[in-house]
Amino acid sequence: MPELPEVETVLRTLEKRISGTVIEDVEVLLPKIIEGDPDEFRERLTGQTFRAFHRRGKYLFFRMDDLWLMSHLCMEGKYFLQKLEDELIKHTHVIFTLSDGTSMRYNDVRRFGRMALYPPDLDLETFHGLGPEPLSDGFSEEYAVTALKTRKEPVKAVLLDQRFAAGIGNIYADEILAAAAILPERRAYTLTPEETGRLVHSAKEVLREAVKSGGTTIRSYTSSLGVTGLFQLQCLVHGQKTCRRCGGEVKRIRISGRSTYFCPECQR
DNA sequence: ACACTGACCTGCGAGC
DNA sequence: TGCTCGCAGGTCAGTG
Repeated sequence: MPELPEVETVLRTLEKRISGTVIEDVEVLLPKIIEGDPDEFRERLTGQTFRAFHRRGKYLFFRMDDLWLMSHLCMEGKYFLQKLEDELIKHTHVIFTLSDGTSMRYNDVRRFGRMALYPPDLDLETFHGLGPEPLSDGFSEEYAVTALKTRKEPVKAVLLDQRFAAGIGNIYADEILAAAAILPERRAYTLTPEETGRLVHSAKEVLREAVKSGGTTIRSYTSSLGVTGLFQLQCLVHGQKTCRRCGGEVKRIRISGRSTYFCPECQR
């Protein structure tokens, strides 16, 4: 669920709320969330201060005194800032006790999320083979033309590939293709340079707008920290019955195992 | 080397 | 009413 705009929203909210606080204790209730030894995770984090906040693709990075704390929310990971005495919400898996007397709690219904520690010299640029940030200059028309040339898969599958661009997920892939008026099933290498240009331009536009709206909240999920995104209100096709642009019927198919919405009238 | 599939998980809603 | 089943989707290991 959380894609680039949602992760960005979580990051900015956490930065405002916990920057400068010290981790006084860590409780790991579900060890599988932690990569590596949970006891070591706890020991190394205790006493560390939240110094800086970064996002790379869908990964959150917290810069501590002498290490990085990485957190990936996967599908439904959320952070709640609660009072120490607040009752534990179901599916709370990691609890950080903070120096300001609150606790930051990681909650994840489907238990897909991950956390890990990295040394301070970790290179976020090359982390995990991630591609360029779609909102950065590195994600250019020139880059995309070269990258798409060799890809035989449907263009939507390439958009979902984090090595092509970091942070695009299922919802925004559909929205970007709708905005660019390109069919999701089109084989990537068949896109003309003009179409690729539209794709890059639309990706930036859609993601920028989504970040501005605080991301997307779909179905009954409320996002973390009481922040509710509004982007779903302006989706062109994803989750829609009719195309927001032409009013025609939105089609739903499956690409790389994912539900894919598109408008056969607007997209070619 | 690349592309695709299933597993990981739980909750929810549709259908019977 | 209560059961089963399919679906939601980010990532990664495994397969072809």
